[in-house]
Amino acid sequence: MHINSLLDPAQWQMPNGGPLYVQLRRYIEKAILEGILPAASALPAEREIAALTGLSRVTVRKAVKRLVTEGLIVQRRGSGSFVASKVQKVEQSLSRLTSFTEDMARRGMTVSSTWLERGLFMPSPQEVVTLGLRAGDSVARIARLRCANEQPMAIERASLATHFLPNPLRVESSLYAILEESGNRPVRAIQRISATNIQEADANILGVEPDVAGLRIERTSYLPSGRVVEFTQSLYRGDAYDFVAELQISG
Amino acid sequence: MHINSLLDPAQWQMPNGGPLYVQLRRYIEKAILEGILPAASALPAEREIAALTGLSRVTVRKAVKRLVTEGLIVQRRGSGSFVASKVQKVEQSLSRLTSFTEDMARRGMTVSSTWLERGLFMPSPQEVVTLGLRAGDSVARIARLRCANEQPMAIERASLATHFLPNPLRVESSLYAILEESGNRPVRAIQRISATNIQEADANILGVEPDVAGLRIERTSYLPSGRVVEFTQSLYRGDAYDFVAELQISG
DNA sequence: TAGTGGTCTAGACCACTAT
DNA sequence: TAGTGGTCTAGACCACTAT
Repeated sequence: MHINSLLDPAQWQMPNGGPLYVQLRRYIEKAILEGILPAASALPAEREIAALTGLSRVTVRKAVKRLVTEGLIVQRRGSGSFVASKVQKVEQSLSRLTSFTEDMARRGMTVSSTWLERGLFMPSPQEVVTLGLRAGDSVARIARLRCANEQPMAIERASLATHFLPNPLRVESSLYAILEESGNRPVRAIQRISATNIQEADANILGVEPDVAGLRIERTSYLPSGRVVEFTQSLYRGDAYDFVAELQISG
Repeated sequence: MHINSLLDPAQWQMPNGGPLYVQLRRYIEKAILEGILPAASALPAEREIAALTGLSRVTVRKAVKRLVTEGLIVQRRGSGSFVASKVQKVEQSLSRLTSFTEDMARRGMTVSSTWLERGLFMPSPQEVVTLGLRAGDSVARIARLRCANEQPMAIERASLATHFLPNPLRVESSLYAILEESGNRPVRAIQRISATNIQEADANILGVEPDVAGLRIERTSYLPSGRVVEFTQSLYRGDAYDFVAELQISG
């Protein structure tokens, strides 16, 4: 069916069917999910949708807005609106302690990282407590954007005592590989997982819309001795990751 | 400071400071986070904010919209807009297999549930595969809204073979307690965790705004024999839950 | 330069709440 | 009945893209 007749109000508008922007949104959503509007295809311009549907442009934008937040549509100013292509989901175990680099390599995916921060800093109170730092100690921080197959997946912000990572610039890809060299690879970790709407700054880094759902993971890793090695805060795209955990009966 | 002078454009508007709705949103957000606008206090009506700030009502609504999505502000039609009170976060272990009822009781919280669905149904293809049903078998479904201290926390949709739950109406509070009676309490489970923007229907049930971030958990539970007992899909409010997992070194 | 999405206005009517 | 948020319009100007 031609896109113009697709948007004819008779196709989607029902009296007493609720707000017009909701009806239009659901109709477009359905068309995308059913493949009538294939990935990467262009939507008509907002002004044209308005003309075809008989709605104002404001209402059209309101209809499209949530589909953009959900990641079904990508809007590019000056260029147009396009049906987004689906992101491949990745699974990660929640019971084995693995490194991102090794984990992706095992799947045959190409890993790349962009450095957001790397160096020695004055520790925050939380870092002092969690890493067990002493007064005057500085802290090593490495923050990076993690990509798999060129696709941004997560922001990872790790903090370590300088004892374990005197020179943060030495970390090129795998932090755990570096820690292994000095016999300080952690063997145990506590992870705290929650869901959060990704805020503007991080959304820009991850290339998603603000308010998209993301997984926030705080990880504290330990040596066999019980000493804390690293404290990492990560933010994963909700549409790109599945975490898998195996549970045992409660004691 | 009086609310009216608080909203004076001179207080928050900067030339070249970006879109007006973003500037106003950040300003109101800051006022809430700093406690200048305490929980449960009423914001001025949208028309009044528009008059005080010199903006149109549309722009004021746009500024407030995201704060509503983030759960900082609650809007009630016909009544007004109010600063939301913070939700108490709850932790749940990802390594021990516990029941919601028992878990909350251990914390001294009052558990209540509202039934969304309870009975025998024709199974979906996914239920047939996951639960290992035979042709013609029906499936027992119990779906409920879980609350702790009157606060909606999660939607839980469980499916079981009728062999394990011949009469779903018998489940009053704890499903696991019922399963225990017949010696069918699961001892192991696989959970799959991801983040998602909570859609309209579920958002209404949970009493949150559409698009708020939530944790989606799919759990398949097993008997010691390896047979699947239940398959549960849960949706937790992102602002109400922290899941905690302990990881061991990868093999 | 033509076309696109991003922002913003002034005004209208509706459904709902509180009284 | 007065006040509130929810929806919707017609129009304007801007920043950016593609050519």
